[in-house]
Amino acid sequence: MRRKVTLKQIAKELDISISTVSKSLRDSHEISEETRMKVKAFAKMYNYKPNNIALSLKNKKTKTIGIIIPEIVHHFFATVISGIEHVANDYGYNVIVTLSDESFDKEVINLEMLASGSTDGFIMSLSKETQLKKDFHHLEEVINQGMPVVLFDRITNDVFCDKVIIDDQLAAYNATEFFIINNYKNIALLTTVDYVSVGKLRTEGYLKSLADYNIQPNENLILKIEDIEHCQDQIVDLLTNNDIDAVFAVNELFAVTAIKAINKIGKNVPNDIAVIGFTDGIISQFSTPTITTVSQNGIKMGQKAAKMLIERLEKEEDDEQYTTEIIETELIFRESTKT
Amino acid sequence: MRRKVTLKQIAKELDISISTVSKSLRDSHEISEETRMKVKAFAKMYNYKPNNIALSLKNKKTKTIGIIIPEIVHHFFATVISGIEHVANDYGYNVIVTLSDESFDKEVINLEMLASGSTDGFIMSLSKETQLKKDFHHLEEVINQGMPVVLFDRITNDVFCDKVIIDDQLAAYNATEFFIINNYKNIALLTTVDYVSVGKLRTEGYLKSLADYNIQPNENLILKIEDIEHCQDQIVDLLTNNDIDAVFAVNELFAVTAIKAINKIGKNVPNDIAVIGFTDGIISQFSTPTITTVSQNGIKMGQKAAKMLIERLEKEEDDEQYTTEIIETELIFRESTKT
DNA sequence: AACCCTCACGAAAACGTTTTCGTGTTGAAA
DNA sequence: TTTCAACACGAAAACGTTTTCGTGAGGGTT
Repeated sequence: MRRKVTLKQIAKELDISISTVSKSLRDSHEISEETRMKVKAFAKMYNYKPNNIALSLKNKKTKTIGIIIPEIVHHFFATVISGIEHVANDYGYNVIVTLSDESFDKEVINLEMLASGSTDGFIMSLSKETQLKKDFHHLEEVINQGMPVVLFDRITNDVFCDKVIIDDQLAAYNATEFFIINNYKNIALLTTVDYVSVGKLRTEGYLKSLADYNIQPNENLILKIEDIEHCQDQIVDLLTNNDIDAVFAVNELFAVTAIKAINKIGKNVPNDIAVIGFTDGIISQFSTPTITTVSQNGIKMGQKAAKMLIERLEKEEDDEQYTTEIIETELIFRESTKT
Repeated sequence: MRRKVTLKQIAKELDISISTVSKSLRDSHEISEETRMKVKAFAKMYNYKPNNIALSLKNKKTKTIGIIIPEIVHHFFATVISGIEHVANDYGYNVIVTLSDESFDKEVINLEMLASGSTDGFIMSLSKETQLKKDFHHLEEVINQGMPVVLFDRITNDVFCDKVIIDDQLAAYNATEFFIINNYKNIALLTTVDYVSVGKLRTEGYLKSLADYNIQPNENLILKIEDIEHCQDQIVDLLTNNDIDAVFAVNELFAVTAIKAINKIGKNVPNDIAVIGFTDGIISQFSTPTITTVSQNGIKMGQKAAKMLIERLEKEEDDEQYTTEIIETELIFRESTKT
């Protein structure tokens, strides 16, 4: 077993000082050509690589970004991570990923853990519990300590920092409007409980669209789903008790479940009932029929978030000008709607 | 902005030495009750947390696990990460994730990057390119430097280290056998090109099963897919040119694409043609019909891999006894097969 | 011969910890 | 009064870097 070689060992071996070794490897003009070459050859032979930890301690920079998300087994979050990781990599940063599992406490613990020197900044999406509690002290704490934070998707307006989101309300508005324009009459909404920020916004977009077209919203057509595991029966109820010809779902799980429910009651998508989902994930692409959906573009969100964070990290004067970046969405038409 | 407080600052503020502060916080009996309490109160007030980087440098342990996988936008890998992260968290470890994008070079770069002090060990799944090149010097290098590596799923027998896999061959054997026992006659195989280790093993399992039941394998029923984007036409060809009544696919994308192809040629799943996939992911669960599949259990793989790695990290005497853990699989019956 | 400059290198501090090894003070035992 | 242990604390090294500052040798200029 050949342990990693350090400057000290090289210095000893070559009978010169540590400083000389360090300078040689960094091509300092202070060192003679001869010594420099000798050191470099030796370093290459022993495959010397500077120790990141030591560098971090010295530079007070870890070149590492902390990601805290509710869960990773979720296509959208996976795409965001992918976006972040690639940008980070381009700029020489690593990413360290922790999961809150939708728990406030885990979010706090992970944040504090990473804030103790492990990362230079954070990219996060809030847990449901955090959004419910509206307690953001942990965020303010790290921001106060000078660590930049970028929030994405599940954000809050109570914290001042950079954010990257999609215009959830507008996207929902457009999807609903598509139904209205194409003469659908009874548009159901499958949404989440209100404390999930994005769910609420999408609900608002749906309502706003109806209002703009002078359509009276029907309470009975709106289903707020809490338990995603057992929602199919609820959806079946909704469909049988109402004369619905279109369904807008605020995520793809709701959308695909709606399609299954529609099939179950013997109706056809898109001929009897059209469906639009949210989040352009695997399910929408491979469901039968494939699902028309609002593309959420996680990759782009991740890339943008990473760029914003790194930009803030690399300029020293910290201006307090925080920006909220809005990623454009678009309707991707597939088989679950007619045109 | 209140920067993070250090031992030195506390020491200065209280006009005592750094050692005394450190010892007080670690409840050393060397320090008087009075001083100890004073220091602790002060530390709590200023929310002191020891700097991880400094600790890492001192202890030569980062309490961090490096994960290198081909991609993250892939349900199976996401579940593995989830499994790893949770176990790691329980043991006080963090995980740092990098993606090879199926590229040998990126795999090497990321590995070397993280090996320079950032992590204590690695959990990885090899990139396609690495499996094709059969070049594992980068792995041997880090193992030689005393950093444990655990390979999962896409492994190689050319490197000596801990591994965790499923019995790909047996799983494929069982799936194929299910078809044979239930009197299916013409069982097609949708597989990958041979250099992908798991694809090859699954192909072997299929062949072995046929052989054991004295069925002559038919070359025409085996489709080795290279380009997943444009494979649907190939599958349609396969289905139209042969009298197939069952399809075994080595991953869920192939499986769902096969179902679409079957629908396209006007046949029904499972009545005309039954389908079994591999990897129990989102697609299999939400496809219409839902897909009978070999559960790959990424969570469990991740958990096991993390446990193996941490176990090796926490005992100092490094025995050279490497083990290969086999995670059991099972057929999960859904709508794409009849029973 | 005296001076100065350049060259090539080394010593040491700094980053934030932990830990080993002193060391000065106190009180009690001899 | 002397001796010694216990007590409470501090100095310093160590982890592996980078960087600032010094310094001795050599050569050139007056």
